[in-house]
Amino acid sequence: MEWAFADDRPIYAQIVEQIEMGILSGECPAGSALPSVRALALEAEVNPNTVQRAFLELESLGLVRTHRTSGRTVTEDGELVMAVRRRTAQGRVERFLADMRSLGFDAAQAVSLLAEAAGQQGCSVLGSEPKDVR
Amino acid sequence: MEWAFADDRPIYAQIVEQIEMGILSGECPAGSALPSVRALALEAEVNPNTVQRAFLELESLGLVRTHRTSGRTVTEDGELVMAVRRRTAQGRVERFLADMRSLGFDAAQAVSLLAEAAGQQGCSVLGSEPKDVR
Amino acid sequence: MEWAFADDRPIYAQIVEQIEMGILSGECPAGSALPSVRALALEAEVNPNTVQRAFLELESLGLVRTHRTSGRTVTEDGELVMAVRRRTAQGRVERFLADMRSLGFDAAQAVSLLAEAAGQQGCSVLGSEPKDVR
Amino acid sequence: MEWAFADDRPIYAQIVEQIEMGILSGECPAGSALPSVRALALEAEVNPNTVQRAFLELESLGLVRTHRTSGRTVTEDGELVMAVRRRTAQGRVERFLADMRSLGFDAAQAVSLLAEAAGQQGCSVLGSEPKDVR
DNA sequence: GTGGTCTAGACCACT
DNA sequence: GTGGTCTAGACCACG
Repeated sequence: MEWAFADDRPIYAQIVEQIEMGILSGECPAGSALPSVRALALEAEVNPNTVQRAFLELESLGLVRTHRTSGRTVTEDGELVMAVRRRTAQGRVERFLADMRSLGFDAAQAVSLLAEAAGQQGCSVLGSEPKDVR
Repeated sequence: MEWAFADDRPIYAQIVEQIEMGILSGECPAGSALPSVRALALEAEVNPNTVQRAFLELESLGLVRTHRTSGRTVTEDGELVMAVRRRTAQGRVERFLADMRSLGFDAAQAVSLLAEAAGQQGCSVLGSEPKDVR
Repeated sequence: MEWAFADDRPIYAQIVEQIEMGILSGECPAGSALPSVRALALEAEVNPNTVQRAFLELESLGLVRTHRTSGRTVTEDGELVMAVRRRTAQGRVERFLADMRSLGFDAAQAVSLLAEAAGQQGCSVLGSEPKDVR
Repeated sequence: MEWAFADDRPIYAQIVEQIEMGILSGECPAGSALPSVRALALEAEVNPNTVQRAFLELESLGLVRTHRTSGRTVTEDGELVMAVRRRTAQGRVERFLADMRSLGFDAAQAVSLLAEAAGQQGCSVLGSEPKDVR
């Protein structure tokens, strides 16, 4: 991972998201070990307290487990990981549709624009008049 | 408009977005009048300064024009409005693709999920294993 | 004259300036008649009170005289007009030099840039490093 | 810097200009730290909110970067700084020429007057009849 | 300690 | 009536 905090969101939140995405995408498989607070703090050049806070949040999400003596691991509950992944994806799809609708693109146009950007077919409707679908 | 600020973002930012979307979607046509600072503050039940700040931002975006004594209007530069709309839509498409990629869905899967949610064809890939496309 | 108030300065001030410039540049020669308040208000599509205020200011500058029965005229004091013109020009020159100095251009560079823009010789120093001449 | 607000322009605008000129002239080099809101407010004897507003504007110009918890710095984008400097200088040159033209001085006379004030050659045309070059 | 947000309320200029 | 500016002071998140 590259730890870049260009965002203006809190650093701890960016760490949470990057680790969460690593887990949900399968990059950090269930049960795999996570770096220690101090190691991660050194690597990302942030205050250990900040890393600590990130891990606390990941634990409260259930994605990370703390073992008293042997550091932290990704949860072994593959079900949970997949459930979170599904829910997150669903949320993002819905947010995208809502965003595009508020710009005056209906669902079909949103799909079309996305397909186009994804390098598939799709005729551009970017320049079309808003449909005001609200 | 209904002024609900459920979000945890700053109130002024939510006002900016709601008005901006109104303009970009064509609900507030070019040249149309906008409510006065005081009127909007009453309606949304916030401090006039908060509304003022929102308008300040809209003006710096070029979407709103301020007339010294006769209130504010939507810009009459339809070109600009369409350009902002295009750019905003483009940005949201790209953010969506990036978001889905970080969840382990490639572009084709993202399109598929979107199409499904949009109530069209598409077989669900929500439960599939992450492809880890990074 | 074309009465355009694109500026965000007060309208009365813009009227003052446009008439003042007309007088100083010789477009409105000494002693020549000025339009009536009502005529000017109609022409410029502004409130007569606004025009009135502009004329009051011009009178306090001494550039305009009011005749009880025959409207207003440009002052016949050619000396005064030339003095104001000289003073105004001097002020603008000094402001320009100060402005350029605060941007890190010394007087010679300012002259060079101006000559260049005026379509004469002059090698561009626009891209040069600031001299920090303060 | 000495914080004097003799001008009748808004205080926040004067703060913006003074800092902007500091950046454009090279006095505040790229990446250098800027005073905190509270410190500057104390020094300039204005309300912190006024300073905040000035910084807000400088940020929207791209000249200043805000770090969530560690204050503000001048942008490190030297390109941008030089571009703004160039554009600002160009604008001031053009405004000066327009100003002088509206006083009845053509471009050559404007150059001449400037050169004279800059302490170089140039025979005064200040007393000459307006050329009315419009 | 840093910046960010919001409120309450005053005063001003303009038309 | 409109918008604009400024102050005073409170509260929050972050590190």
